[in-house]
Amino acid sequence: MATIQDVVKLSGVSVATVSRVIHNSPNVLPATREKVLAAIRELDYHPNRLAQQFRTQRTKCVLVLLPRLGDSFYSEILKGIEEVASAAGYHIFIANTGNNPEMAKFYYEALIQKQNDGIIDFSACLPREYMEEIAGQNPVVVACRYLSNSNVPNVTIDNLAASREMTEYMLNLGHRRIAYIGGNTELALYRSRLYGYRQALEERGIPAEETIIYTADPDIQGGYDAAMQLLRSGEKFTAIVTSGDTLAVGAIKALQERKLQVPEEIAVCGFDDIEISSLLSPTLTTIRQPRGLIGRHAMEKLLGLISGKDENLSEQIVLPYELVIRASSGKFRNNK
Amino acid sequence: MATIQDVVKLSGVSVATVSRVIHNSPNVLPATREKVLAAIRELDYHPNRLAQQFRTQRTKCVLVLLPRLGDSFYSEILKGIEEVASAAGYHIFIANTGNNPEMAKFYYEALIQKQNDGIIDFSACLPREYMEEIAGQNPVVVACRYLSNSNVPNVTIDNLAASREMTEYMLNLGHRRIAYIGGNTELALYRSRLYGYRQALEERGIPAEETIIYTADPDIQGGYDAAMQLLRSGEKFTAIVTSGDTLAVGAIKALQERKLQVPEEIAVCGFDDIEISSLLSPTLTTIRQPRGLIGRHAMEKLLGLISGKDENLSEQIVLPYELVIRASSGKFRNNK
DNA sequence: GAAGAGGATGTAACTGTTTACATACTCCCG
DNA sequence: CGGGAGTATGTAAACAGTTACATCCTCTTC
Repeated sequence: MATIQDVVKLSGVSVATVSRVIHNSPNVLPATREKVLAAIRELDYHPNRLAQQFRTQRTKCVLVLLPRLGDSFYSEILKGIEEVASAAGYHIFIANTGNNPEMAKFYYEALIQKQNDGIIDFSACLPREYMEEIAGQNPVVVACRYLSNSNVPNVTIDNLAASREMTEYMLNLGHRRIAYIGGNTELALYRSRLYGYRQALEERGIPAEETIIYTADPDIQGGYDAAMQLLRSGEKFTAIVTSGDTLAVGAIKALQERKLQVPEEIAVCGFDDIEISSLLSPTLTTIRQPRGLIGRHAMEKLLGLISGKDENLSEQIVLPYELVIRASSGKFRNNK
Repeated sequence: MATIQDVVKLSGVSVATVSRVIHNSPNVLPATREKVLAAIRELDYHPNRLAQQFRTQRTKCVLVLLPRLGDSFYSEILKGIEEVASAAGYHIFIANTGNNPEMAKFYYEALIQKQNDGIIDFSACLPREYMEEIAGQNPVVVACRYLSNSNVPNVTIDNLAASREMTEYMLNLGHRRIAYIGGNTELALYRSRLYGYRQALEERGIPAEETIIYTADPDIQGGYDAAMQLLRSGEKFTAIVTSGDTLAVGAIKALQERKLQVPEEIAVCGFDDIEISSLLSPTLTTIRQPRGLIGRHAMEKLLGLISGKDENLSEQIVLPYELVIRASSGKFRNNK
């Protein structure tokens, strides 16, 4: 592997000049520049990025932490991030935490140890204290998920309000016994969505019933399993509100296997509006998050933190959501 | 930011000993180790990973290049990669090329410039000569896609055979005019799948007809658009073979919008067996790729290349596939 | 009690860049 | 023609670790 020293020898100029040529700095005579470039070409020299980054302590790379891979929910968000990042000359790397704190810790170590310039975290599976400590010293933005009352910059929608609005919509359709299948409430995100559901019920004077509230792994299988348990429990209900489209998809699958019509017998709604939600039959009523916007805002905030121009660690950016009404909710037919 | 020198001063031992403690090497007296650890704790010292990697010229990180983000096809593959990687103490970073050679080039530069130890490339959007040159000097494995006749290690299924088998299956159902919607044939991958389709037809003495062969962007929208064009063209056909599940999903959407029954009037099949294929109605007949296996083999090959134990650059690892028959193909009803 | 082995620790070179500062040169103007 | 400004280039010191090799102990063994 050729180094800058080889270029120095071949071109007959100093390291400083070679470095200047590499970085297109002015104040290099065209003839000198040409000589250096010729040497670089001849040696097939590539500056060692590790050495550069080490020297400057800047990588121009940011890390995006996802809770799971291949979730199409994130694709639009990542596009938004990439857009802003590449305009600023940054590149993004994505890593998977699998919601495993150990894994997440490794990647945060990478940040602390300067292997990248910042983190946008969609996984947020580490304790609040730890996150606050790191975010106090390093550029970190948490998005979609969040840590309640923390000094970590955050980009989300108002999950509580969205979930409440969805539940209200179900109530307005005439449903009274509405089951709930949601993600683990240890996560503030899922806690908010559950609160939204509870609030909507309470506002109508309908007490939330723990026997029809289920916690599940936030994927298709989780939704399927929870719905099956719900059906086996013998509880009566005419609708299911979920905290995620994948849960809704799984729940619908379970209902259909049991020959229950959606939405005629049971209405179901999701949350997130992932790509397949408009393709399934029935198509899914859900909450659409402004995914591109989330990505762009998160990256912009991160760039502010990296440059040091933005020091506001307690900023909570809340973006608008949209209730998307499709076939899976339908009207309540009081004919059961 | 504390450095190793600060630890040296506080603990009163030498850099070498501190380094030994950091790396858990033996031959450090327990008392010394404790002293050093105490200093590390007190200073909240984190070794600068950039400096470590720079010094050792090893990052213990590999890069996975995907053609697009949020494609659930890759999630199982990535799990397979991660499994093997973490067992070997490696971490993976994922980057998106968007099939853009410029982007891909940036990440290959990252490899050449030692920012990571190897690349597994699912995007393969760079010219063969370039890839061969880089793969000759650096650990690179191309997977799922490939470059024909090249000296770049490769992990795939036999796409040609799989596509041929799928088409034969359609022929066996009684279909005779089978349309084809496939990805851009500039990619060897899609070229193979198209050849498989052609071969199957020719073996039965049925000439492939260019008027019912379409090229499309390999996503839902692409499938939808191509199918719509096909319908508008007025050509008659009773089945559509596609080169990807997303294309099939889009095509089915178009057919259903035009009130054509799938599979009763038109049979459709996909390729890849992505997660949603078994959830749609009708469920999708498709080719299942052994995704976990692909990931594991690719990572194992890469580890071999990184360690230098494996120098076989022309190895083409071909894994088995499986024809998954579901509802979307159905039996041909000659009642049109 | 000397020799040798082996464990614990230290010293200093080295990794490949960037960059502050120094130097040399050219040009222009009073 | 001296000196100041400005441009082009060079020198050498960082950056923060790792590691080969040297050194110094402490045992063990004959």
